[in-house]
Amino acid sequence: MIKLSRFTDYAVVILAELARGEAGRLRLAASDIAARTNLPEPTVAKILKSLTRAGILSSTRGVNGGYGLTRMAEKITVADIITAMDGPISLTDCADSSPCVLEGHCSMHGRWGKVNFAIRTALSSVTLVDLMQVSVRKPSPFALPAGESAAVEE
Amino acid sequence: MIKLSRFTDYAVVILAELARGEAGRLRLAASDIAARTNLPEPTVAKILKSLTRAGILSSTRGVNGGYGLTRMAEKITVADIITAMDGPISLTDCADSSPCVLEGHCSMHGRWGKVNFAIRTALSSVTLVDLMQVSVRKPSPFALPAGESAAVEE
DNA sequence: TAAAATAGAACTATATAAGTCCTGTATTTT
DNA sequence: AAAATACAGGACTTATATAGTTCTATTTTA
Repeated sequence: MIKLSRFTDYAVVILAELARGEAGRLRLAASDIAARTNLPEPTVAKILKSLTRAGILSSTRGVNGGYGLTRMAEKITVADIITAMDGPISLTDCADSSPCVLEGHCSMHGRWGKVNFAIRTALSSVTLVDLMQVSVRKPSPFALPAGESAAVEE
Repeated sequence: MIKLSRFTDYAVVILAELARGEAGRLRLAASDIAARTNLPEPTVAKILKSLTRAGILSSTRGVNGGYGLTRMAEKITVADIITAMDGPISLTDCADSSPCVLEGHCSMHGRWGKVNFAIRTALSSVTLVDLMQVSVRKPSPFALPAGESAAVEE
């Protein structure tokens, strides 16, 4: 199974929360985001840092600091989010990392190139907005267990 | 990073070996395949069983038994191979498995649907033949370390 | 009937991901 | 200027999934 890390799903939940308020102009502290999403705070903090390093979020320090989107949700693709959280999108370990020791006789190198390209194209065609438009039919009547993805549209 | 299991890459190597001889009519025993691909035999055996269960290979038991492709390499897609080795193609755990306990309020359920569809489409458009056409420029001058993907076109 | 080859399951070890915690740095308010 | 607030980054622990191995049963041909 091709799996993305749980963090990537959390990241979408977090980004969706930030994209909701005032056309993306919302600015929230890590603790607020954790509270709103019901995700554990240390985990949220870690994800926010990754998203900031990748340039999807901007951060401000100090007393009234927090995080906010750097661009509109329409401009944030699934490929952007996955890349931020998990590194380059590639089905194999070495297919895209430059320091490949087996360079020249590693059969993986060329083999998966077309597939990786196809995947990247597919993931670039879906944006954060697309992910947000899907609302859950029945809102959760009770609190989700800790550790579960917990973004339920109310 | 979105990763496929190493087994899936091995599977491609094995299938490529079987697709080479006589327009796919080759029939080889597990031990032969292990020898030709330089992959550990128990691992090869395991992969062959998975591919057989999935219907990509057929097997015959007994003294002159072995494995062979059930259809032409052009008809075997990357999606087929990945599904055979790693189960349904889905970026999340529950998005496609029927027994989802959180059914109804699991936010993942709808969220990744479009993305999964895009991925499956992309993977269905690449066939085993496409993967085989990529040959390595310099053949390996020495044996690859055990555990590395070791299919080098000679 | 003996040898060769696949089928399938159970088990162990290892690598990766997830989660937590600690220390440091920047900014704002009092 | 000092204190409080909030982000930055790294180290560490634990849990889980993957990879790999081994053993037993079944099937087929010589």
